[in-house]
Amino acid sequence: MQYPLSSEKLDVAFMALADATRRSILARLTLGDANVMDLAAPFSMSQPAITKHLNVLERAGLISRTKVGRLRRCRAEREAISEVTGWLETYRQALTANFQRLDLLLETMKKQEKENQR
Amino acid sequence: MQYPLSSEKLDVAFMALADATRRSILARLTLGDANVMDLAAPFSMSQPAITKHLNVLERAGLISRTKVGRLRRCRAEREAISEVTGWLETYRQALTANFQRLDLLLETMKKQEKENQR
DNA sequence: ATATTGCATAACTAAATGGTTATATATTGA
DNA sequence: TCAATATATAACCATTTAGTTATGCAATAT
Repeated sequence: MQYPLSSEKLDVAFMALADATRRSILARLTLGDANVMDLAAPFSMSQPAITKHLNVLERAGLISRTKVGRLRRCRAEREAISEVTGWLETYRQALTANFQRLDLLLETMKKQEKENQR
Repeated sequence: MQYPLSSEKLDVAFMALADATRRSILARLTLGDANVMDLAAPFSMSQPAITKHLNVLERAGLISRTKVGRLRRCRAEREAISEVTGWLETYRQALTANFQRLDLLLETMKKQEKENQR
């Protein structure tokens, strides 16, 4: 997990994830490798369109492709997906920590108020 | 955590995250609420540009805004960020599970090979 | 009462995105 | 050898994005 993820990498990764077709392709690939035609089959979309989506996913590092004869085998890149997840996770944790601090603060304030009322 | 996150929600959430300025704003907000001018300060960008970014973040549900006098207080939405993180996490887990199965398969195949050599 | 501050909105622009069809290329099958 | 298959590339188009400047408007300060 070579942190930190560069800003440019995050740009392209999140952009790649911001499309339902690409997320669906990625979901399919979590089940196992597939070639382009396999991936295109579920969609009512031209083959070049799918190739474009695969280009986007590959540029984002979320998938890799290797030529096997006239096929091109696509594979989800576990490590890249873990990295993006990790990045988001740190944000979630920061917010949660902040939220808990705030909770604590409110608690303290309430107690203080009671003190003052006595 | 009201799963599942709709496809449209994921579209706008990931799109919102696919921009360094917006991620930076979000990072700032993990430290605590801020108004628009505070958020705009670090950037060499016009105020309307920041307002647009905030609109994108709000449409994605990643922040909320409330009017306080002539200020507008912005807050990171912990729950929404958790949801997106959770969504990605399921992918990561699916891939990891698959990866481990593959590992096991390779192991089995190696053993089988040795059997056959005897 | 008037000026200033903190925003939002409108109108515009350049570039990027997501799709199309037509075509090229390499590999495999008959 | 020739046809079919799997995929990529090119050229094009409509829409969206990310920025700009100019302006409007409500809340606060003087």
